[in-house]
Amino acid sequence: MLQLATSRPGAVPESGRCTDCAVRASAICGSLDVPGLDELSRMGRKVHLRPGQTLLWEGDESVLVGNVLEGMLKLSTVTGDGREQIVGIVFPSDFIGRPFGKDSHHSVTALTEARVCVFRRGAFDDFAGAHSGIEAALLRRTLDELDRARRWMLLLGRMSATERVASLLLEMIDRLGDTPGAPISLPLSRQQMGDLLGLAIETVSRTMTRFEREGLIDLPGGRRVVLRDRPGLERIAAG
Amino acid sequence: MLQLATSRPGAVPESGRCTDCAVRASAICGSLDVPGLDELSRMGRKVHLRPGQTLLWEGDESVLVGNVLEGMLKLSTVTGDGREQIVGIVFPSDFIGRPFGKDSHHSVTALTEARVCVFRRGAFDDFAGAHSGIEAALLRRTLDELDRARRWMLLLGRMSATERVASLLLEMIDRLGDTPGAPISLPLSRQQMGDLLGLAIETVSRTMTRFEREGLIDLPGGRRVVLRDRPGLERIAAG
DNA sequence: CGCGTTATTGATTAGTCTCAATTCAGGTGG
DNA sequence: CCACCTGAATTGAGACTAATCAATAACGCG
Repeated sequence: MLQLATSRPGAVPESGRCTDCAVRASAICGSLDVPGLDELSRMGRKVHLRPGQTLLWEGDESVLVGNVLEGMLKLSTVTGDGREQIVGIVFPSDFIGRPFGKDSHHSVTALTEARVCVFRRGAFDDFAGAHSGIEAALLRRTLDELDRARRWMLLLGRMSATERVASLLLEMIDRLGDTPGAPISLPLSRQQMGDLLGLAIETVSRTMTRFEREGLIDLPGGRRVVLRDRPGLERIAAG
Repeated sequence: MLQLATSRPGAVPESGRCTDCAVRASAICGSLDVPGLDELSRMGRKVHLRPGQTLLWEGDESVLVGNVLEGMLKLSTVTGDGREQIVGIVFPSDFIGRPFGKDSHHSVTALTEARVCVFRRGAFDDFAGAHSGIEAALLRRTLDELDRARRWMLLLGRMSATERVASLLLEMIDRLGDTPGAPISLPLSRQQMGDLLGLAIETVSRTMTRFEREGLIDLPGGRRVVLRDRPGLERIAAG
């Protein structure tokens, strides 16, 4: 339930310039011209995170925002007595942090090795105010995020354990799977899958092995999953 | 589970001008100067909804967006077999609809008598593109909505029925209660409370009467609730 | 190869849902 | 104004899902 590695990430001031950034085209920076990009470039720094490291803490003042360059991170909240809910997973080119707000409502923690391009929130807020393209891009991204969150609310509020696990598998396979039929490596432990689905770890495990027995998936071990019967999973996930 | 009244709302072209709109200061229109407001004014029309009437349907093409002028509406999604989840409640000055998107991911249905100022989505998108103040205001609003949705995900994924009902009561009392200690009238049926909390109607009902027995609230009948022991409810809601 | 962690499997329990029967409230028509 | 009617809310009994507790097995790493 608690984080494993909770040390503060080290700031690694890389020399990379925004103009040759891998996610430039798809991140919100894509809306900027070269001078704007240079200005932003001087404001940001790159941070490297190891799996389990937390970049932002729930309840802390919102000091940082940024873009994911590489890797995957989870956004999570915790109840008073320590039950955790993952409220989002972010991928390269996704935006993280809470601009225009006093404090951050969820923690941001690396699931894999990750690189993030971060800015001080205040400076970013000012920059965004002066470059309406950034605000426009961020608005579109936030609207998509909100749609995703609300879809997940249906899963959490109304779906059975079976339906939830099937939905997650499909989502992960779609977001991670390059080659159809090839095994994909889940970046999530069973515990994290539970925290995402609102289920106990044992329920996730049981459901996965049941799916394997029923020929829907293969579990060759080591967090790998092979999709065997997509229509079957889709039928289950549909409710 | 299904809507009662599902007829299309009538478009009531009121003569009211944006400049003396009740929600102008708090809605996203607040960011506009008088010429901008006039332009927007010509694009919009006012729609009146009765309780149960649906303005936008899940899955439909996103044709309308708008601002709530009066009343309360629910945003909801449904599983394949008809289980419903309410993913949001909107109040006066809140924005509804999905700008910059092909289709709407949830239905918008009036809970009370309501008045909404609506725009064709395409026209609004163009207008927003030309007036960055609108996009900025909408961004802030959407970020707040996203925070709210994620907080609700914790409730749906990790909280017990008791904790969920206590949380809802506190939220409703805070959002609706003018005079502390006075009874507030919930605009939600027990079924709708269930759809919001991811619970069966009977569970909501049982939990409410238990709270009454324990002296936390009074239920004078007719969807009215009186808060008797806020700290007690808060202790329960905290988890 | 052994240790610590993570995952699986099993037995039991608790919490919530479902089904069913009243009761209650609000609106209608006599 | 009151009796009736209808949908909503409450209450009860039982079934079932998923959580919890506990033990074992598999994995990853030094």
